[in-house]
Amino acid sequence: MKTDERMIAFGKRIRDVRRSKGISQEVLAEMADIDRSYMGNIERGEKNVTLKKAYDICDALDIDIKDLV
Amino acid sequence: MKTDERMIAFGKRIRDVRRSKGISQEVLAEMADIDRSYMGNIERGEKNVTLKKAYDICDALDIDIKDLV
DNA sequence: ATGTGACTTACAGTCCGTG
DNA sequence: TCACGGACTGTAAGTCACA
Repeated sequence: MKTDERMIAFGKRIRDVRRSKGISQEVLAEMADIDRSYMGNIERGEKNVTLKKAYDICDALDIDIKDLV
Repeated sequence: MKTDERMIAFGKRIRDVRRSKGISQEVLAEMADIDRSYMGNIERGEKNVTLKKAYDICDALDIDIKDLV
């Protein structure tokens, strides 16, 4: 699997988990202390987030990062 | 677990795997196409790597990223 | 509720050298 | 073989307005 594909898959998993919890991008963004538009970029796999950000998002979603990467 | 601690643990795991394979920091850096001094920073948990770089390192170490995060 | 573009600032990441 | 430094360059981080 190529790196770009992995980024997109990563974003998709965030979106899936978020939707399964029934919360909006906006709310999740606020929970993870991330700008709403930036969260959109991440979910679309357009941004190459740092590990710290990835951990922040996992904390907000209350899941293990292993389930996201 | 705090984010900084996670970064340090992440770096330690890289170092452990690398040593178990008997290769130097410099060689791993070359394999992962990362600067040698930067690889040192990562192993010490001093740098907040991007997901792409994390994937690159995993590929070089031939391990799953789940075993690193 | 989300996508997108334009923008600035912070820091990821490189390159070269030293002990 | 690795830690650490300085000086860079590229891009992630972060904010906003508009559709």
